[in-house]
Amino acid sequence: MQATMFSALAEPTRLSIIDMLAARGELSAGEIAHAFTSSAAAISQHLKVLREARLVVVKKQAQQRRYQLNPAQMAELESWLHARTAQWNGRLDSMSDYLNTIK
Amino acid sequence: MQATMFSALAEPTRLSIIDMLAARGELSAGEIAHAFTSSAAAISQHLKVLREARLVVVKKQAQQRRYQLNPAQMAELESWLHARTAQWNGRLDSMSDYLNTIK
DNA sequence: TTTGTATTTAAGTATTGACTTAAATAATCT
DNA sequence: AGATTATTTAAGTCAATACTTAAATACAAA
Repeated sequence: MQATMFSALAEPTRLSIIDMLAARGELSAGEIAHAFTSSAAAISQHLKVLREARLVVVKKQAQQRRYQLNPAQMAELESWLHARTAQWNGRLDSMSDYLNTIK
Repeated sequence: MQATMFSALAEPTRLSIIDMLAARGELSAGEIAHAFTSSAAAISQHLKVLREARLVVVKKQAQQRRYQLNPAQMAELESWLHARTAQWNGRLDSMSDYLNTIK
């Protein structure tokens, strides 16, 4: 489940698309494609991966598909990470508690 | 740079290894390998990927290689994510400011 | 209702990635 | 030194993924 999100972000073009959407808010598939040298079809395929990972959402507007970040999914990722670092830091804390105790 | 981290986390076995290290703190390559059905060589290759992404660090202890999370790199990832969500939320805030203003 | 514009889907190819077994390296113990 | 244990590296194979061009779909406008 998270692995899908991570693999969506693992590809540099897709990571840049996320950056663009975070910075600029809402962009059409065409506007996104212009930022890259590869074909519009390739970008469309990347957008599909991001959509399936629920990292972005689309709405139709005339012929355009306008993409936005899905902040809920970004938050999901953040909390996954946060849980791991908290667990880790918790362990370090009990380690230093232990060291303080035996000292 | 981040893409390397994300692709390290994109593989389910590697993601599980990160989970194990977050939960249990420090494990040898062998202890990690026992948790999976694939060969020790395969796990070693996964550990190499995690090492190269700086998500884990190793120390030698007799014949063993003992692995730990690298909290600095986990934190790096967290702050990358946080920056994007903050940027996004900032945009939403100025949007609602704007809507409040014209109302 | 045909033409244009935006985007996606299909099909094929080439690269990358994950696995296997076998061999190599590292450190310890007898 | 030689044997044992722990781990990594090498080489090869198979599947997954990222790209291309061409065709299809969606909608708007003439």
